[in-house]
Amino acid sequence: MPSKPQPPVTMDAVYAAPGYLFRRMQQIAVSIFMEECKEFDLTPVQYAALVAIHTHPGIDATRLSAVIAFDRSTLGSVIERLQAKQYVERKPSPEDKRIKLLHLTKSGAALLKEIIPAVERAQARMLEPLKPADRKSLMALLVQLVDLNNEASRVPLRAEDALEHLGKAG
Amino acid sequence: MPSKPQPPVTMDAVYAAPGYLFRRMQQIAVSIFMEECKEFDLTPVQYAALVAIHTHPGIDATRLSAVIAFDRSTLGSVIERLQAKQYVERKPSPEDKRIKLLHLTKSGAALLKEIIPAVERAQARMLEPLKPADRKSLMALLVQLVDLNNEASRVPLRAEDALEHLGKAG
DNA sequence: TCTAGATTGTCAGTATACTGTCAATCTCAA
DNA sequence: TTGAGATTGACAGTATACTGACAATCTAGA
Repeated sequence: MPSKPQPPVTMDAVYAAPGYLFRRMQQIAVSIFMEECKEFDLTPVQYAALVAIHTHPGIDATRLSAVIAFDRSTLGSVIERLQAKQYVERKPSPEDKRIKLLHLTKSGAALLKEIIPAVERAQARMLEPLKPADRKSLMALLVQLVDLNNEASRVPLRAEDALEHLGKAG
Repeated sequence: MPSKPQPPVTMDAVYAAPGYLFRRMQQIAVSIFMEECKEFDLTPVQYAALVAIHTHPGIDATRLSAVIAFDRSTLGSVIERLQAKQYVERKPSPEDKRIKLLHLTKSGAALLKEIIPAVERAQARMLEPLKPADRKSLMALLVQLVDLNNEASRVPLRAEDALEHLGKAG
């Protein structure tokens, strides 16, 4: 067991790297979400999209991508799948022929209501191993970090902007 | 501004959900990594794989997946790409015809040395917006949470086990 | 020894993610 | 009004991720 200063490249350095930990935690989070929600056949991304469409009926795909900070290209196929499952409808906009407006179907709205307890169980389980005070600290730090790093991601969150163009905020 | 208790489904609930924050942070982390390392044409996953192969020369793909906690199926294509870039070699094991042993090439080892400063810049940038004390708190909580949730992921980290079978820890 | 069960690498299928490109469409300024 | 530039949705290409299946191979027990 050599005890001299670590050579420049070690697994310990990887295990302690923020990027590695964020990746691991994301994988764990998805795994827990899928487990709790397996009876609903809905992914975390699809859930977020459903909530956003529910909150902003008539939103278009580009603005939806800004509201949930997901890539626009990716979102296209997400919406397709939600459409295939009959949770979402797309109607051409009468005002702008490029745009397709998104609405929840009855079935989509019903699903959203039903799935909430499972989603909340999943979110709770992700933090469960920590002490309650630590959960709060972690979430506070993470909210801060994600917010301050917003511009570093390709698709920054633009919730406000997106809302304004829908005529809901002003 | 309504101040009554939030209706059951809101974007605010999504924005504050651990799963959503972990996803956003992971996307930001990848984005920063790719930006700092763009001259090397290496992804975060490929980097972790290179480090693990460097640390455990002669490891096979299944054990590699345990050492970095990545899915075995996914790892196959990651290794293929590293092989195509001439950073990694695969040789059949003389003892077990199912197994292919992994080694860094000279070019792979050289790349690993060169890329370290960029990787460290990336890791630092991810946490930069936080105060130094907060960075430490966040990392400490995250290390804890990932460790305690280890079994919740499909591919739990099994660094020790994997090492033993390579005859490096006995 | 012979076979049931485990392991390894691979593959097919699905679902994010991101980059870059494109045609259709819209906007706005000259 | 017309044309440059922006926007929208779609697509191709690459790279994780995970599930489930499979043949080849290895291991152990009967």
